[in-house]
Amino acid sequence: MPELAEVDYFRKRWDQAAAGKTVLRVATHDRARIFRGVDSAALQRALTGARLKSSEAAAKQMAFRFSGDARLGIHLGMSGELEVKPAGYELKKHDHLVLFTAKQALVFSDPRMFGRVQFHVGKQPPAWWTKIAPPILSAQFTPAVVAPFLRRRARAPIKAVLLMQERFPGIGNWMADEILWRAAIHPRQKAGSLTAAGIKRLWKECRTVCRLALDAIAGRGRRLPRDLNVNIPESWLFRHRWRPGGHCPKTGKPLAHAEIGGRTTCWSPARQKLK
DNA sequence: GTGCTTGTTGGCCA
DNA sequence: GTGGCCAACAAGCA
Repeated sequence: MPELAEVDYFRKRWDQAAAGKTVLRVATHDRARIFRGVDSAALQRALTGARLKSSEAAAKQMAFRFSGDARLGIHLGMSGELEVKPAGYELKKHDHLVLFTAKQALVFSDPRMFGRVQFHVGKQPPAWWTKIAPPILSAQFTPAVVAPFLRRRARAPIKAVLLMQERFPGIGNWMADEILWRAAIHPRQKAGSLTAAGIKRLWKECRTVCRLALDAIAGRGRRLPRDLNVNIPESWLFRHRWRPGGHCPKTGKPLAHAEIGGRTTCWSPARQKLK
């Protein structure tokens, strides 16, 4: 499920419940797939008694910083979630890591197990954090950076290119469709065939969709919406893309679906023409 | 039973 | 070496 804004929403859930609190106990099912490359016994030792100091999200990754220079990284994969439960919580089948404070249980669950836990102790942030590309909403994301990337991926459909995290960190399937729809670019358009004006529109809508999605889904400042997606307006493609017989909220014409770049893609043929 | 699913990775091939 | 495609991973849901 989670892309950029959903990831930040889940991060805030844990952060609001437990920032400044101390972890009294760590529980895990310790599945190798989720903890690949991580010494989970060391993780449990380091986090037990540690205080949650702060957290941050970047792309589809989040990091929770604890006292003792410990960093817990979580990637939610396709079906991961972070929840907050009462302290008496008992681990369920798909739970992978639960941190207990005095009053709460911070639960990471992921039934499909595409998610991942990372862990690092040290003053400097680890490679799994520092190698994440600069945010789309940062000053480093410019048309001048997008253009050569599209040229290098010239023969790939633009939809597939938008999903490449090395240049479009945090963009996932629905955000890619939302961006292309707003920019009026057909998802099958070859990345190398975009005009300078098309690249500019794409760049701008990347930023707009990231900003609007973060506001609507994760909320501004410390505020957290009561649930995912409750604040996403009907004017977005998002609201219509999975509806049977869905219509484009801009043109009122029927939406189209196909597999493009290996992913189910939704677009508005009346608005997004192949050029 | 069938055919999906908001993600990532590694292998194959041009 | 680079770019593009695709299967695999695993489980729930309609």
